Amino acid sequence: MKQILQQLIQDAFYTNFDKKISANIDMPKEAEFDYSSNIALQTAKELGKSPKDIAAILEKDLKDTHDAIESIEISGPGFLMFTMKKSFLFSLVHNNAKTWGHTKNEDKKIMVEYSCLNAMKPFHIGHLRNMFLGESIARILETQGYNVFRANYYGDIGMNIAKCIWGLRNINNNTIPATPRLRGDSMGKCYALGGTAYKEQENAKKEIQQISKELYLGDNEDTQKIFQQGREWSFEYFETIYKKLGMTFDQHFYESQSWKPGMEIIKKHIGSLFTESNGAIVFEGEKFKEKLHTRVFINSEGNPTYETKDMGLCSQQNEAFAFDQNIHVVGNEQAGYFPVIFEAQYQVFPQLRDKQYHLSYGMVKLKDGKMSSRTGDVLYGDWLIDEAESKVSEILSSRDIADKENVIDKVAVGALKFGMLHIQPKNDIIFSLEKSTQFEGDTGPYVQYAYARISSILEKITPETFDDAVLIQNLEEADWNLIRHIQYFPLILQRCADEKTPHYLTHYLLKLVSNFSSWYSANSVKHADSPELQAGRIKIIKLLQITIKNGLHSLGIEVIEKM
RNA sequence: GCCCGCAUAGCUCAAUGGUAGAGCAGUGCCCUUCUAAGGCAAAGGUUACAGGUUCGAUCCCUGUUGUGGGUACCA
Repeated sequence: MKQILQQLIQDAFYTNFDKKISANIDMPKEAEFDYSSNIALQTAKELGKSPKDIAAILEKDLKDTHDAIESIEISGPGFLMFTMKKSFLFSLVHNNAKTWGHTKNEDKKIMVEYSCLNAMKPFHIGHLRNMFLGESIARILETQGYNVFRANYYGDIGMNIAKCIWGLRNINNNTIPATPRLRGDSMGKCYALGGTAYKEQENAKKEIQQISKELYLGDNEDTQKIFQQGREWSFEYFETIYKKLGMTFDQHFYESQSWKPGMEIIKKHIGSLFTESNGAIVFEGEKFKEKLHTRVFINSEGNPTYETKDMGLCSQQNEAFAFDQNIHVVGNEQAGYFPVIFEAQYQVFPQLRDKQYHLSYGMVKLKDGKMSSRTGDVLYGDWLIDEAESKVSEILSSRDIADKENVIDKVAVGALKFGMLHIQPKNDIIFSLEKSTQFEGDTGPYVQYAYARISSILEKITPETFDDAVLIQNLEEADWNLIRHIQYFPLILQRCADEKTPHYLTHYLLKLVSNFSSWYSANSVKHADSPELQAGRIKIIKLLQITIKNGLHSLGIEVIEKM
């Protein structure tokens, strides 16, 4: 509907003012209208007319241009306010379940690179935010008709691995932990041990650098053995996390496989794009673009840095999926890093120019401040999942539900996802265990609960069949208010995709569900005044149910029929 | 030093240049009811500060303060 109104306004504007413009259609704050446009205010200065006059001219021209429009009014300083016909609003209930809210766009190919856990390193709560955000963005882009490719990129070679190997060699415990998770935890601890030693002990630092060198050369049998074993354990452990969080990837990429092609590319361009400085090979970003800086691609030991691995990666990724855009979901501490390496990549591969995108997000912080993965002062991701699960389990203990374990799992993971996606990516999350495990107010469980309530109603009532015209006649004002709010769902998804943030969706769903809860306490479906009213309400809450389901799906959250 | 974020109610967060809104917490109500994990009501604001642009600024620009991150061989 938004596109239709946009087109109508643009046409009317062209007819009257001989100018092509792009019109904005918004959701008005006043509930009595369905859509609004500020086009008259936008163009008033340019046209040298008062906004009200422009609005009046457009209003006259737009009248009766479309069946779905009931009336157009001019509000305030010159907003065009549209009210839609009830028949149009009600026709929404015939939407196809799976694609309701979706928009058909051109078949653009978008790669989303996220998760990017590092082998032999701890899995902390910041990774959770990364995975939730990446998966949600991928799903939101899919609703817009884009061809989405999910990529995962593992840090599985280099200093981080060396630190863990050092830790494994220096820890006083040779027993192998029994489960993938315990092995993951154990390696995380060893990494922290190595990280601390690297900073505090000069000889440990040298040993770790030596291990890193051996990893690239592949010339030390014992190092290779620990490396291969640790790598295997890590991936085995990560799989359990992905399964728990409900995500799969189209392809995994590895630093251990991208550094060699990266090195070849860099070496080919030494002297032109890359230069030697203090024994290292660097890219002098400031020479290519304003505000960039110099970064090391090959260190003085002759080993590749992350920069070089990323160079190899971009070529591998483009080969795997010739993307129009590649969204790298990475924390904002690397906001300075990406512009430099993107420029280096564009210099080498001009066809990639402007296709790389860093989707930056803030830290998940404790109240005490930043948590560092180097000192071991971390909150583990699966610890947080455990906490959420035990909290949910406690609340559900008095309820008699089938397949309780599964419900607890879905509610707990959903609560974490919703909680983190509720905050716009660029802002930090001040993490509080107390808040995140609460089940009142702005939370995922609140939305899931509304879904379950609707399911419960639908399960108990089989409505009689009537023509739409009859149903429309019998619905009450409160019912229309519900459906009015539902109609904005496609706009919200579109905006989330345009701005690459799911937080509009969480806010929308909360508002939608809160409207439903009010409506629910004041209006009964079961005890509706007439069979006609009941049948109409059933149609509306079915649409509402689909909206919640599709909305939560775009956040990576599953719905629950009974909870 | 330089670069990039952020600053909105007690707390956690929203607001595409168009009347600053939610949820927690605190206050007062509502369960023989389709799931009370719910609902209703009241209360809570000099949008860090100072300028500028605009008919109109939380939003755009400049400066100040506070705060977080980055700033060559980590990722």
